[in-house]
Amino acid sequence: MSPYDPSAFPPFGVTVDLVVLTVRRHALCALVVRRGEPPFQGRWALPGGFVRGDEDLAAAAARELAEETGLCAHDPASPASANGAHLEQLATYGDPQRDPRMRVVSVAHLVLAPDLPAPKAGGDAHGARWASVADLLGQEAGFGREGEQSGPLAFDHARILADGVERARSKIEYSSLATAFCPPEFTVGELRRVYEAVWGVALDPRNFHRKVTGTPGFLVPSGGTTTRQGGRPAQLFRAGGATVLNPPMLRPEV
Amino acid sequence: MSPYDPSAFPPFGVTVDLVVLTVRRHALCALVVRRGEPPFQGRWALPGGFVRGDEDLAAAAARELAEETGLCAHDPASPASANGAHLEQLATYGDPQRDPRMRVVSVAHLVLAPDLPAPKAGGDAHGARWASVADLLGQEAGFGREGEQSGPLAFDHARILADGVERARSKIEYSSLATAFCPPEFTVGELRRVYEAVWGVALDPRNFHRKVTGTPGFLVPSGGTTTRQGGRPAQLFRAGGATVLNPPMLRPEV
DNA sequence: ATCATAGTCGTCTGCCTGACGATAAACACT
DNA sequence: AGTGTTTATCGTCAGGCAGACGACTATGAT
Repeated sequence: MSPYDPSAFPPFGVTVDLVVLTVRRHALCALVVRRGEPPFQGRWALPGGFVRGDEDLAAAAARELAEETGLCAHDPASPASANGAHLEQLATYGDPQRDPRMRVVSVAHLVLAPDLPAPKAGGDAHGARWASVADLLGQEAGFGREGEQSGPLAFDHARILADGVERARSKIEYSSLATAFCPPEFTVGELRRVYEAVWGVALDPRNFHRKVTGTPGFLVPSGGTTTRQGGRPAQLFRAGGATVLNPPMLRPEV
Repeated sequence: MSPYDPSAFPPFGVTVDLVVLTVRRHALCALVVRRGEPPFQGRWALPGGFVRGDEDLAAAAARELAEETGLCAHDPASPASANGAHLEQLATYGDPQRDPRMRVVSVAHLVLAPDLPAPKAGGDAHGARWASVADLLGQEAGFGREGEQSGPLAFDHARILADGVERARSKIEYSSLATAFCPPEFTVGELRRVYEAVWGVALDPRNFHRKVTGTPGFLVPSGGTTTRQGGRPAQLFRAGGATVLNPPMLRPEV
């Protein structure tokens, strides 16, 4: 047989799964949906679905994202759109046993979004919510926490989520991606709280302020001020044009 | 219809493609094979092939690598093996038009290998060779170069190769991965020439020596010395246990 | 008025890097 | 044997940046 004859090889199902991250109440949260059908019925899972026959992978991810959250994805490669969350491909998972129904290869995507109103349970998701990443990944356990435990995530989604979180953690070090977690206008303090939530550490406000305001192109002042955090009014900024941070923001050890 | 009913969605072919990089004669080179069949017959392409029905993606990549080069892949996640080249997943390419025959999603993998003897044209590859990445990507053009031009790479492989090269360039900054391009024992000068070839820059030998020998866990002396580069004998080292470089090796601008 | 909270500006010290001088140990010539 | 070439290795010095932390500012709460 010819190794390049496509018909000689078994067909695969191809899906996209989404790791949608946001920062709410000082905690890194991920979007999860409750599965309405077997397998893993009743368990929480990452949103996702099958790629259509005429659809690019990024397009499928953007479509699923819109169906689940109403967010308009903002693929850095394609022209920017209005309500843009950051979307990028994460990794692909293809263990032969990962879906008991058939051979499915899933192309996971990572989405970073600002804090959103409660997710609308649109499409096929029987329920959707933001869940703390720490709870989902079982660090620190979750016994008795707010009554929303339903066992671990379905399929290999815990692994996918962990990979997505790790990608986000490392990427905000050397890029300006942390602004994707913020609304269009934000203060230095709000941006710092994003870093603190994603990394799970405390940062020195003075050194952080010096770093981000001193990096050319990272932040541009938008003129206004706000006092929504209490305390002295803070200057409002917008994300600047810079995408890479050089030198990077240093993540404290441990 | 139920969005999670697999049978309602079209089947895809799933392949793995390999970006196999090495450093030969001070140049970054990639492994390419000549296609023996349409489409793109006679053109150069990245090695790769279809994933089998019971095979994990990484296993498929390792199998293709062994078939093309005899190299035993060394997946960092799985237990190390003897003649280990570094293998990691790169990205997945699924444009509906990328293969004219049918819908094919390709999971590209990146392999970093030491300089090898001429590749054996095993398997279905009608011819395999190392080609300079600069030639393949058409930077600096390639007119009249050694008579081996056959137009651009097949499919979207130029894009995949470019992504793989970019991944390698950035990853040797903050990891000890550059040692994957070296034989088991190597000198500081040889390691420096790897960085110079991958980045396409000249580095100061004194500062480089200070940096790599001063980073704990990066290099461990193996006792011997060698003079295979001419000049004063150089100390031989092995790769140490460290995998991340903190602080990173700084790549000079432009 | 006082306190708590949050933001912003400075200072100081230590580490790391880039630039480069100087020395060491081999080989190739003459 | 001497001289030049090549590569490796050790030192020195100045500038930049990050961590630690003091000081001051501007708001709301009590």
